[in-house]
Amino acid sequence: MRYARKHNEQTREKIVATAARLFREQGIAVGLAKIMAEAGLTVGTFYTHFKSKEALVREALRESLLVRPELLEKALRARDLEQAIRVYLSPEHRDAPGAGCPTAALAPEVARHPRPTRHTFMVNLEPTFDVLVELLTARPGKHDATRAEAAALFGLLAGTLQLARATPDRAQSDAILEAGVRGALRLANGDPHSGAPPGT
Amino acid sequence: MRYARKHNEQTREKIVATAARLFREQGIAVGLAKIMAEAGLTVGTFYTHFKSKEALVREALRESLLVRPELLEKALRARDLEQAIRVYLSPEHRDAPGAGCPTAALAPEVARHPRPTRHTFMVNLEPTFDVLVELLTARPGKHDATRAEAAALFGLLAGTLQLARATPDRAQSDAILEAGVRGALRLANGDPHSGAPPGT
DNA sequence: ATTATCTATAGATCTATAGATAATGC
DNA sequence: ATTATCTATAGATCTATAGATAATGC
Repeated sequence: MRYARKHNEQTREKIVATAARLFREQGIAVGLAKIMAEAGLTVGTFYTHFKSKEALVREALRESLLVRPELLEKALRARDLEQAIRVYLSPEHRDAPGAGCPTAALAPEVARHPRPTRHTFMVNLEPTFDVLVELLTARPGKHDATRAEAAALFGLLAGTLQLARATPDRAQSDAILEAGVRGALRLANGDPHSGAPPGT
Repeated sequence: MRYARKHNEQTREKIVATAARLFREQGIAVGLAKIMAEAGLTVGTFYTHFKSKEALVREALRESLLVRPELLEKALRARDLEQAIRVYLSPEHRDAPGAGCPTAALAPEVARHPRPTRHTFMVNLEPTFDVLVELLTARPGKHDATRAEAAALFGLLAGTLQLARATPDRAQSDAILEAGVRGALRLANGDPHSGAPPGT
């Protein structure tokens, strides 16, 4: 063909974006045929763009993780800590996994993938941890927070969202989200009873 | 054949136990042929015991969830709160998912399964929540804890274990487990700085 | 005589590859 | 002329079923 200069690049990006959504919606076991069909292509084309499905998994994880700290920082700037937490632990996030947190959707599956995939996952989670470290360090009268402390807070957020997603009863699921907000605030604030978040 | 009276029952149990381990080790997508082979049988026998793979998924989740609150209560009685948390967030638990917490291994996958499977999962998680409610209610000077509060604490435990499992670097993974212990203690105690668990 | 097990297979997937087709920059 | 796309297929899975085989209680 000798297609337009950017054609290849655009097609590749379309495949990655579609995979990033479908992996989160249906799991990493979703077939290449389905991914390619939803990207408007046939399976045969896949290997022009990627050397294996595992390479696509790494790309899709990278891309879907890339926007997460940006979204978090935006929510923190526009609102406050509690509201930022409420965005993560919202019914909307629970009900739209395809556009949501890759960790909540895929962490146990990623843990069973080859080491290079796990490495890509954790490397691209790092900026999210950085934002959370900053947030925890801003606690009133607290020592500097560590990366691991940020991981524990993030574990609460992702784990609680997973439990809300697994819960068939809507009201119970909503209650879990709400309790997750209070728990996250207790970790993020110094305050044991929590409630009000600090200014920044 | 007209086999021994208990033969059928024992074979069925062997299949469930093998599936309960393999699902946690390799994900629910693991094939029936592999499960049956590890149970010492061939795949043709499967449908004498279960009406579908999904029925086995429900049985395996039920069985693997059944022992969890027993283990937790035993750890709480034999040691104390901090040590019980340290059993859950231990390198041993991280490295042996096949005998470990089904929530940490499978929650996002379960969330994508049919409603009856999600229902079975949450119903059999209930006794674990009960133990955690009791534990949280015992906090010094605290109101009665709710089921949802227990879910948030459990979300931290499971989510943090998942992150530790996804982390390729051993030292970083260990640090995440340790931070998870401190975070869980902050939720379980009233004390913001935490450290020492209460007597009970 | 009863029934759990086996082998064999259907039909639908899965990842990956080969080679023909078609689209457009030079 | 170049190259992304297509169709077609290989070979290995997957869940589920059919029918033969074999083991043992009555």
